[in-house]
Amino acid sequence: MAHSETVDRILDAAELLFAEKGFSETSLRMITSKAKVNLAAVNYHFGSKNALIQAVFSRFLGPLSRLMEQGLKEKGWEQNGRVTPTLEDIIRLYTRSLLRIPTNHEAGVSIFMRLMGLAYTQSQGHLRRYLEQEYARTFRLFMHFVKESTPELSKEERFWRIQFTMGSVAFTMSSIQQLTEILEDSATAKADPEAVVNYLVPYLLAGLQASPLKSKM
Amino acid sequence: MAHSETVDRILDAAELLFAEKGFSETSLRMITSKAKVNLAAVNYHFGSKNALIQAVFSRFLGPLSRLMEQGLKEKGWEQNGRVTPTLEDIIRLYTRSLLRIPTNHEAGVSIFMRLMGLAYTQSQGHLRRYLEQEYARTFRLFMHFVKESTPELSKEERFWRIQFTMGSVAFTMSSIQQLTEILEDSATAKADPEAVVNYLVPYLLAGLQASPLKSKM
DNA sequence: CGGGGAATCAAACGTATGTTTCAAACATTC
DNA sequence: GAATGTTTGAAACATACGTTTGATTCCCCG
Repeated sequence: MAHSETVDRILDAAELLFAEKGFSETSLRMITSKAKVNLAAVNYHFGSKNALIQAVFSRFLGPLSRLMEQGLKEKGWEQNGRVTPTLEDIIRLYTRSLLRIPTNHEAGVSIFMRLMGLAYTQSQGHLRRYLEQEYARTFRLFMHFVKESTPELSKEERFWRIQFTMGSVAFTMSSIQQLTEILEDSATAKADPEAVVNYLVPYLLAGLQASPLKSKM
Repeated sequence: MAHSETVDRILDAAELLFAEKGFSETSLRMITSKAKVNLAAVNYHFGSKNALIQAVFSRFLGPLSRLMEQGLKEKGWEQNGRVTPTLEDIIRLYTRSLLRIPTNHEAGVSIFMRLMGLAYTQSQGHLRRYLEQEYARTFRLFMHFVKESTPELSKEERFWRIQFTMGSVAFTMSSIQQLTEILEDSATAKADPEAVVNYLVPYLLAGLQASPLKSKM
């Protein structure tokens, strides 16, 4: 599948519609009519709807994982390296990478956040399998550094805290748009992703570093 | 729609299938064949598929919100009351209520967790509207007590932290089943909801109580 | 300028969906 | 026990979906 005008138009339209409605709720006819291309174009260029879904993800996950690994390299942080980043370093690096995903349309990065949330929650087996095999490396790197900077946590405690963290990020960012409407009365509140990340980082750091529960109630 | 054998069987089957596959991905034929009832029974008893989705939610959200409000009453905590619960009190009360949702099938409470997560993330406009108007009261009560016990936070900071908290809960609990498979190698790790909640509470408390970020990097 | 592969197009295909229909079975009441 | 209302049943309905087809147009390279 070569790069072409039509391919890009389909990806742009699909990205927005998937983020807005979800995968199953978005039909190829919605996508092709928004993209102003023929219905058959999706199957011609991508092969199937599932392949289109995967293509939408790789278009931004490729650059994203490159951003993250490149950030690690610039700081001189590497697995088994001499310099060890703090937990805040790591969280900052990854959230900043999120904010810098290159994007065409003005809707910005919150589209991708929402897509990530959907990928996680909408069960879509094929997507989960695709993402796991494609981006496992980037994810494991993150795990590694979290482990190094939270040596006091047990394996299970750390595992779950990482899940909670992913949950906050995927879930919150995925609903920024809807949440913004709720906040609109308070004029000062800005709900752009950057502002939200500045609220998010201290929350995540404190959660990850909390002292574990000793005794249950 | 009166209580009847058929109605319950449909609700049981729908509950499991929705949680497993999502709403759009579950057809009425899957539901009725799992429930061993006629296809037309859903439209006869509920009116439509959307109405069935709402019915599935109210069957457990009704008892849940009653559990929560009753818990508040037992402790003597009330809006503008004399005794003010701590943040930990509130988090504990609500998470414990979650764990005590009455359930038929052995799959237990994680089914409902997953449904809550789906309700939040699958955009399903009708469901969101239904839940908002039906359970706004319970949610606002929670907001009120979080506000009372975190007076140091700005309105926006608190708003976002509550979102992060909801995100962690909905997201994590909704994927307990999948996550359990990952953990299965470490024999000690138990991924039942109660254990997860014990990991979750310190994380949420620390996040909600973290000192806000003063200056951006 | 003309031949040929790539891209577009309208149309149709088969399938699955939510919903409706209407007759049969069942339950309830007098 | 007939009449009445409620619940089930098998079948069909209309619609929407993802995909395929085959003709047509486009564009580039010789």
